[in-house]
Amino acid sequence: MSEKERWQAAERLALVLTEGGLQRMSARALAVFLFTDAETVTMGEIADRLGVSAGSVSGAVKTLLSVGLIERLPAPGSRREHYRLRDDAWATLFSTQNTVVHVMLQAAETGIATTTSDDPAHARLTRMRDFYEFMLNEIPDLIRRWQERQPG
Amino acid sequence: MSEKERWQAAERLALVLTEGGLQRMSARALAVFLFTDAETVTMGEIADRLGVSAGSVSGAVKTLLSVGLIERLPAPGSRREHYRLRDDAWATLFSTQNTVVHVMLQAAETGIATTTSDDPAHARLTRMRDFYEFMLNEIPDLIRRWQERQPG
DNA sequence: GCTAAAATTCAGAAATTTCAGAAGACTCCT
DNA sequence: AGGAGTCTTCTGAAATTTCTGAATTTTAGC
Repeated sequence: MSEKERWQAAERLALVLTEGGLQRMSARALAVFLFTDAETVTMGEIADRLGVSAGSVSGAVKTLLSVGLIERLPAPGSRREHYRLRDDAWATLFSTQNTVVHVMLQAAETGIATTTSDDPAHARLTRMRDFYEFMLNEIPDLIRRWQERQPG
Repeated sequence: MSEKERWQAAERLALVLTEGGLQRMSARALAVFLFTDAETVTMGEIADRLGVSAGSVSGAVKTLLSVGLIERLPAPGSRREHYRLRDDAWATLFSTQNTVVHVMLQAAETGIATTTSDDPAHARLTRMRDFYEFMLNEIPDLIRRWQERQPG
């Protein structure tokens, strides 16, 4: 019964992750990595757990690997590849979500270049640039403070 | 010519905002609010600028109002409603994007409740919870520091 | 090398999202 | 009150996204 609750919680998390920008299948796969009671998982296990095709899992795992949320383990002589959640997954996820900050900053600067100082848009864009500039400076510091606090 | 560049920049920003979670039409409307050379805009002006229907603009403006990115101005005896970007729009946008943090924290706590301490998932979920707990504490402080730095 | 299991790729189907248009409601002015 | 103009809501259609299933490639063991 607790087993059922566990996977319900996993699916709920997947929904949140989806709203946070991840693709649906990637989000569900990530939830499996988080909630599984094994140390590592294989693609086949993910497919079974989610009841989806091998093709879908392949794409999802590829994405999760590319953004650094999971890692492929040195294969211990097995035919299947084993994967697991990376220890720094959440800091990574948080950072990549804030890639948006960087692009927003650039967008503001581009806009500023197309306006003159007597244009109301100039003031608005400057205000926007200042905000994201501030955040871009502060966020790495925030993550560093988190990592320092960690035991490892 | 610079006028053309201005709106190209606006449309590019709209794409970024879309990836950041805003609906497409809301994002494009927000870009108009940011890049217009007028102090305020009306729904009709947005529709003209974007070449979209009044219905679409209505929905977009409603959304932007509800999340606090724009504000309706006290109508100065005009038939049309006037709107403008709020001064604290970016801090607001940043904060609401981090509503995700709060939900992630809750998801982690729910998951922890479904596992026992000898389960690998327990350790993973605890790590996740600690991270988002940390962020939830730090982010308001971050925004406060920004606001203090502002002249107004 | 050969075989079988696993992983990848891709085209098409399915589902979701998004938008325009029309009809109705509301507001301001006369 | 009447009327013109503006805003809102709703529904069907279009476009985009997402997933599957099958064919292909890769890998490990024999």
